[in-house]
Amino acid sequence: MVDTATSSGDTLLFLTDEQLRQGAEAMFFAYRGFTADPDRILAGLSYGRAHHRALHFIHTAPGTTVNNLLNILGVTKQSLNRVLRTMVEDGLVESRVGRNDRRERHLFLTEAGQDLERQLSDAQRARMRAAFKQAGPEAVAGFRKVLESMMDPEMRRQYQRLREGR
Amino acid sequence: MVDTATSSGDTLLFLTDEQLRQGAEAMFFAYRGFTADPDRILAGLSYGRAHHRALHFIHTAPGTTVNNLLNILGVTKQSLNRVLRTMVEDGLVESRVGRNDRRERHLFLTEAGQDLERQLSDAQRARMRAAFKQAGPEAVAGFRKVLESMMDPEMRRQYQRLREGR
DNA sequence: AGTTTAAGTCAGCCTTGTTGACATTCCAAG
DNA sequence: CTTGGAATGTCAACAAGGCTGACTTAAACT
Repeated sequence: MVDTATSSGDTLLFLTDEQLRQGAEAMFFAYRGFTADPDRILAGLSYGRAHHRALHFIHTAPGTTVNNLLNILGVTKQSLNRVLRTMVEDGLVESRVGRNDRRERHLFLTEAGQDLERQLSDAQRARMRAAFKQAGPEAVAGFRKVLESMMDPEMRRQYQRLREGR
Repeated sequence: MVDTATSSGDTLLFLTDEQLRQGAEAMFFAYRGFTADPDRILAGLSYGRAHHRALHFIHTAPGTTVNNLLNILGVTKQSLNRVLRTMVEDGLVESRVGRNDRRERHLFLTEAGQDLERQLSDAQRARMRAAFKQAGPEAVAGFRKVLESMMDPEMRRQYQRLREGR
């Protein structure tokens, strides 16, 4: 009833509420698959998805500051700190005082931290690789295009900054 | 070093670890965008994302049983029950004893429940529609294809069952 | 010297995930 | 017909990980 496209539409057919609803459901189920493998690994250790996220982005941008990480992850200081503290205590993450600005702490993965990070992202990548392979290069391009369009402008900025940094 | 594709590869170039990592990050940021709008609405009320998920699938499959919903959502009984109970108390969801099997409860949205569901999914769909529009029909097809490939077989089954049911 | 900024901490709250015990109901085998 | 097991749903209690707000410490800036 609120359909954007008429049933006989052509180029607009994919924008019906029903199509959009299916897109949302696909997103929901796929995200569960996306996190399933790392979650399984983490369940054994006493870590959760929050630890994985932190590990991932410290790995991606070694030396990043706490504040920077807060912005990327979109959580509060307290929330991140809890997670970060346990990982520093467990010797997965190292926190070095900034050279220029000694108020800042720069974050790095230790050997052990890199090992865990690799273990987690290998699992995640394996699934991703299988999905990409099965869907084909053109589908992957479309996938990326839609995901980027779905981000908030803020996030898109950060996503692109991360991509450029490599 | 563990790259699947050589740097000079062609059809496989999109499967480098770096590309896969970017895919994972895109997924992370996009999912945040995907849930941002409903989350904003729910923050005002005393509901969370879990309520949204329940509303969505009860709307999709009215009369579904608690057990069925458990399978779809992939959470434990108690987790769902808490959410469900508050919504029944608040008059958003109706829970009717099964006619054939009186152990089962069949779930329906009340008027108020439908209103909230619509409000939430309208917000979500608006973003989705914009993203789909911007990315174009072919990108959307690819998006769906990749997401489907990313699901666990179990989930894919459920996803497809939901699609067929309409 | 006074203000601002980065980081960390504490207390306390909420949502949402978990497990385990329990009540009700159904069904099938004795 | 009864009884014992399986299925369904409810509840209590706990843990993880979000959140806010107040506060400290240290360093930098003006």
